[in-house]
Amino acid sequence: MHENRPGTARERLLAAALDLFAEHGVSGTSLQMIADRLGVTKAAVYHQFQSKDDIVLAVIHPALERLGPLADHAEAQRGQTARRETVLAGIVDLVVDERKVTTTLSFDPVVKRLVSAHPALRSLHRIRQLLGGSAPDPGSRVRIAVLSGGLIMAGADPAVKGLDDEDFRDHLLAAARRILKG
Amino acid sequence: MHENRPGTARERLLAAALDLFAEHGVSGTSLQMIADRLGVTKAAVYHQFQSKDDIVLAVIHPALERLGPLADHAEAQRGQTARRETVLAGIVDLVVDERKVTTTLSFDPVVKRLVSAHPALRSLHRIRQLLGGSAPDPGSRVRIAVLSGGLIMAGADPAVKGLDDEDFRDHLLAAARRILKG
DNA sequence: GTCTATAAGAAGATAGAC
DNA sequence: GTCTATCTTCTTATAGAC
Repeated sequence: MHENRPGTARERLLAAALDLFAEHGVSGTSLQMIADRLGVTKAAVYHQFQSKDDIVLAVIHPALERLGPLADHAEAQRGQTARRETVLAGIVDLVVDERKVTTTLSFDPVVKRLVSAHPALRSLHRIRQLLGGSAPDPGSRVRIAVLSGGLIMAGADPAVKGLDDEDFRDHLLAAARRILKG
Repeated sequence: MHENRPGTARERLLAAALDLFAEHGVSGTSLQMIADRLGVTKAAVYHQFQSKDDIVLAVIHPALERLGPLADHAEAQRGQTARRETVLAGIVDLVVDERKVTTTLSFDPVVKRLVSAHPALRSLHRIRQLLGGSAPDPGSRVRIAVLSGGLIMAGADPAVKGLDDEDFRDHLLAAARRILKG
């Protein structure tokens, strides 16, 4: 009896891969580990994806595909303040919705290599530009750097585990405004 | 002639390892890569260290050994404000001095596994306690999470690369106070 | 401190049957 | 969609000579 769990085989594979990436990192996760977690063999994994890089790209895709529209929407606002507010809200929504992906993979060396050759890299630069404006002074640059790292990694903190998405989003936005305002 | 570069063989090995960990992550770095960078064989690496874990522990040791004294010094202050200021300054000094280690390895799955079985874990908890006080409300918990991630990862940001240590430290401390101050 | 040589296993990936 | 079997390469680690 093939009693499959919910979702397609592909979706179940991506969920298992993300869990394992979160625990062991991308390089520390083998295709064998992914196959074992699903109760299948490596060959079944290769039926769904051509390579390990393809699996990683598919895992980060839901997050990456939101970057372009987010940048578009923010750039359409009138005035730098409105643009910054819009991009900040969008980024916070993204890191809350996709916190497992962003905390686990944003700083993973394998992911950084793949993203550096990905179209979404442009959107990332646009978002960065919107957040920082043209930030020539060192103080602003450091604040943006702290904000970026803080927003991305906050979701990984044990002290935040209990919060539901709505509370997390509100407090994250408040913390972000503290860093930027003034 | 064996024209050695500055430092002992052990020090050169640890510097090479840190460079490679920064680029490829711990799991993505093999002993062969470390040996190649030094122009020696794997066997020469095994003469200095018993295992790969030993190399990782030696790389993070300079950062870990500062945590205990930092916590001691902060806890010796009178008043919660003074304790928080002291721990904040100490943490900022640490992430500035050791930014390559902290940005590269703080969130590496291999390092997290090793630190979870390391005596310095206690110091980390003490520092966290000093930073957050007893922070029961969600807003404070999120702010501390953002601060932690932000302080650790800020040094990895390209926009910060040009700053010298003194400027980086001052601006980092200012950013941290923005997040915390009530 | 460094070398050669090698073990023993796991890695990513492919071929072809069912 | 999943399997067995296999290939090639790389991995950590050890033994022993110089």
